[in-house]
Amino acid sequence: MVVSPALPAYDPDHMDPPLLTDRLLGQTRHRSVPRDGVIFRAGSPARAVWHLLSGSVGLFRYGRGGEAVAIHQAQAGEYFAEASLHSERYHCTAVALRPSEMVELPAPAMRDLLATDPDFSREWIETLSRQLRQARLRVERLSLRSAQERVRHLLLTEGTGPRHRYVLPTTLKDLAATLGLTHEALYRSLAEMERQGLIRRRTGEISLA
Amino acid sequence: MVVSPALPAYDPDHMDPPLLTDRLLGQTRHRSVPRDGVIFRAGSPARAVWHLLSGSVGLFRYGRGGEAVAIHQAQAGEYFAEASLHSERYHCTAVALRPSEMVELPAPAMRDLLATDPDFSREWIETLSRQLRQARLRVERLSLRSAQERVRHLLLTEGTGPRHRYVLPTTLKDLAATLGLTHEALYRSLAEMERQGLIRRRTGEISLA
DNA sequence: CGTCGCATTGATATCGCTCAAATCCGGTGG
DNA sequence: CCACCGGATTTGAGCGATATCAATGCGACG
Repeated sequence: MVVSPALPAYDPDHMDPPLLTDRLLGQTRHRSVPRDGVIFRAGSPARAVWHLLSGSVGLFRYGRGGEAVAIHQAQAGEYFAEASLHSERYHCTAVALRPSEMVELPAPAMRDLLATDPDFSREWIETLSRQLRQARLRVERLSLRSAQERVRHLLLTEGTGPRHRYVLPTTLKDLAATLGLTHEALYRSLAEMERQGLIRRRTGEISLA
Repeated sequence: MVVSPALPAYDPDHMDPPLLTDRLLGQTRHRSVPRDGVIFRAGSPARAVWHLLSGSVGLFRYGRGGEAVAIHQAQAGEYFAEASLHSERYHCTAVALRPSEMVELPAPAMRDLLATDPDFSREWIETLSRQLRQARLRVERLSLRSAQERVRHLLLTEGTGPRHRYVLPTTLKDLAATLGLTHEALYRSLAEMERQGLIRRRTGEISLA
């Protein structure tokens, strides 16, 4: 497999704090997952919460026609499948969009710690709150009618620095899925916005002009 | 104002538990808000979390053109503005969509209780998890491309009983906003689905046929 | 009884989806 | 080193679903 990479620098604005996993030492399991590797499937027993160290993981549900619907894309530093603590089974399928490193946090151990460790509870509450805020932002973004407005919203809410620079986690194609657009529509919107001088693009990043 | 109505029956599947407010006795404030009454505005200091007893509250953010974007619609029994605990200011504006009764839970008191009362922490974690799950469902719903699929998704995920009966919280117009549709598109989709025998409608409710 | 907002339906415009094809780019194997 | 391959990226053409604009009915409420 892959050798364990250095942890990304801790950035409190966009990452979950590392404290949580420290308290679970000895009960966690480290996993390296190759691109397109399945971490868990919808319907299987919910055993663990996950902490993504590097790479990128997509969470999908599937419609009647079997078409994938992207409901979340976890980035380095984030937790995913938090609902495992209060659910019997996973409600979605997790797939590594790139080679990824992650820590498996067994649900029983997590529940124990939540019941006994106030610091741990506080951290978990903050993590859930942060995720909730992000989910609500995504709801807001998807409620916008035009593709260009969604791109603009993405930059304004997720971009960093004065130019609201947004670094692509993976590919534009994946980004299109999280924006509720086809990749063609996204390509065209970006091209048009660049033509109009609204945004600036470099390989792997987008920012307001 | 309005006389305090009877509390709705506690339904653990769709409501937040009443325990939380019990522990805050003496620090809460009851408020009756008329239709279109503003509970708080985006940008004002985040003083409290709210527990909605009856009625319906819409949470909005506003685009450049001043157009409202519905990001959430709180129902009786739910909490809203949970992020107040970890934020300086409200990120959205709350408006009563109907005459509503609610309890104001001051943020400092909430933080105290979270730091000292494990039961309270556990309840709050479950509340946040539930909200997060719902928000993710809404993301999934908004990612669906067709209006009919969104309606179907709504019934499947929010409907109750064998027929997935969904009781309209307020109006179809409000529902259209939460589905990311114009009200005309929703009307037409419902009419078409009923014509095709996919759904059944009565005043104030929709269900699968 | 008048008014206001919701519900509904019609006509038209438009944006994004679909299908299609060409190019680019990194990786792989000969 | 180069040919090949697969996936991402990009652009084109046409269509269809939804937005938009408009008009009407209807019920609640003052």
